[in-house]
Amino acid sequence: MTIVDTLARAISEAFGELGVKIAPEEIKLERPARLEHGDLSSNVALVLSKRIGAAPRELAAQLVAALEGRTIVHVEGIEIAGPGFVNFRLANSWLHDVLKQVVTEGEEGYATPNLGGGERVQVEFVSANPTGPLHVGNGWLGSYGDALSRLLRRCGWQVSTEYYVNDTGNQIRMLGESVLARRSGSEVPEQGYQGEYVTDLAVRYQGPEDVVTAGKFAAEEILGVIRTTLDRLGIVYDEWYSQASIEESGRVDEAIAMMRDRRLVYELDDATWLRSTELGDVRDRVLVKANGDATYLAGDIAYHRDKFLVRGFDRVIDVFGADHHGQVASLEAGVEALGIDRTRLEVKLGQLVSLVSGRMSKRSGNYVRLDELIDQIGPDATRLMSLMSSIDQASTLDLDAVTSKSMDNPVFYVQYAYARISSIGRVCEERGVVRAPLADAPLQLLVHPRELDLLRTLYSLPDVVREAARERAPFKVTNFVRALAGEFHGFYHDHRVLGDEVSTAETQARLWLVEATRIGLSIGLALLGVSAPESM
RNA sequence: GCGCUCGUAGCUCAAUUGGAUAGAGCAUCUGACUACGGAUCAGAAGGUUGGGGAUUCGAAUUCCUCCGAGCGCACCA
Repeated sequence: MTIVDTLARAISEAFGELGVKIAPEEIKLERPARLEHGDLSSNVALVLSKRIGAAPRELAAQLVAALEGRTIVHVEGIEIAGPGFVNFRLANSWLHDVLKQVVTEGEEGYATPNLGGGERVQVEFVSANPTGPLHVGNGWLGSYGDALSRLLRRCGWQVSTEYYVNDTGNQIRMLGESVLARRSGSEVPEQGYQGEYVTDLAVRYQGPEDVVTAGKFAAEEILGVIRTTLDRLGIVYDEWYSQASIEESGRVDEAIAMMRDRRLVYELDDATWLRSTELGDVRDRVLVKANGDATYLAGDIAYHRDKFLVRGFDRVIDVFGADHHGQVASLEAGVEALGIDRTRLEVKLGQLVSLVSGRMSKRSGNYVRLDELIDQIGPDATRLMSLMSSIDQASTLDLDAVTSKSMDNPVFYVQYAYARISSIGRVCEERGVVRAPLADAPLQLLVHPRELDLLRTLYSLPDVVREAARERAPFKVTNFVRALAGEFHGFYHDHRVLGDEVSTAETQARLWLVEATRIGLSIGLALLGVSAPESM
């Protein structure tokens, strides 16, 4: 039972004595922004005042009076503040218990809220067309999708990651045309791919003068490059799913037949249409063109049928760039047309990344390649940069600032904290200092603000993980890791763990504090897919 | 024109989902090492949350309305 549960129950019981019914689950206890407002705060009096029509402060006063009659573990003082907040001041022993919990549960056990309950969820992300190397924006969403998958796994979901390979259709033909044009030394078509990589591919292509063959060759080669890039970032997929395989297996026809059975398909002007207007889309969509080819949408619907009905995922999360948001309504309509509850499909739209430097202003086809960024700042920095803010926020990358000044990148700050911790461990070994069992550690010696701040932040980790998973917002873990690293640097600066000026008892208590911090950093960094180096 | 996503310090971003005096980093200025790793720490300065209305004990957050930005509105993928 956590301190929050204990308090919520006590408040609920106190209100019960006053003749007011409120369940412990309804009572919110939050950590106030300011320390002077206590360690935990509840707005229950404000919320209840609306319900029962009493003045908030009056209600709060009655609550406090009722609470003061009883003793609650760790609670040192209760105050009413502002419009009617009830603030609880807790004894340090509260935080010492947090330390115990962190080190007892460890990296595997601490902050593992079970939200998913074993539900099978698929996360699809990047899925960039194999017509060119990945750019920085792909890296952003790649880091996002990967970190989100790690988060969901930690929170009790059974996660499968997937890359949807668009290895068919016009784009591949155009790619083949571009390769053949380069090989014969003629002009690449207007709509073709102009990048230098096409020339390299043309040199290596030995096959016949056929756009499809050349296109497939090129796509496979490029996909290999894409895999290598993602690999450098530590992004690993469980599945690479071919669009061509969907079309070739007849699954598109099956999907259309299913929708037809549900009377949501009709013929008009030699084409086959989905009645998507009835399912929330702004217009009906073509599934099969007049020339007999299936549209991309038809393939996409068949693909999602495969996800839900063939492979049996309970939930699917698609991570798209915001430039694809035009597809969302029709895809959702398609999923519903298959009789699948549309709330099982979550589409996360990542706002696009733009560049502040002049690099984008160069001629078309000249974007910043993800490999280039990784070359310059390394995989860890690339990932952390990507995971610094919400994907709902359009972000701007200042490539010059990021690459020239390492201070502009917080990854070093965080990793340095971890390296310092590891360094303490090495010095312990040199000096023969051994950390005694937790039960013997005099944790009550941890009383300085720096020490308590560390523990407060560690206390928040389970909530951070829960929120980040629920909101699909891994950047919250980044914020946590930065805060924890910052507090560690402050602690490290002000207090020594080892040395003549600290007692052996203090050393023991602080060694455990350091270990708890290490666990917190380790959990956070692992969720982000950023390495935790023992030295730098 | 219609729709979606947004607009917070000079810059990059937060803000416990309606809570208390809107916070961090970078950049700027000032200060701190005979030390377990200074890739660190402390302080200063920086704001009419794009503008204006509405809702209530309370709004950056919800609702209108302007202004501005990005993206999307195919029998392309």
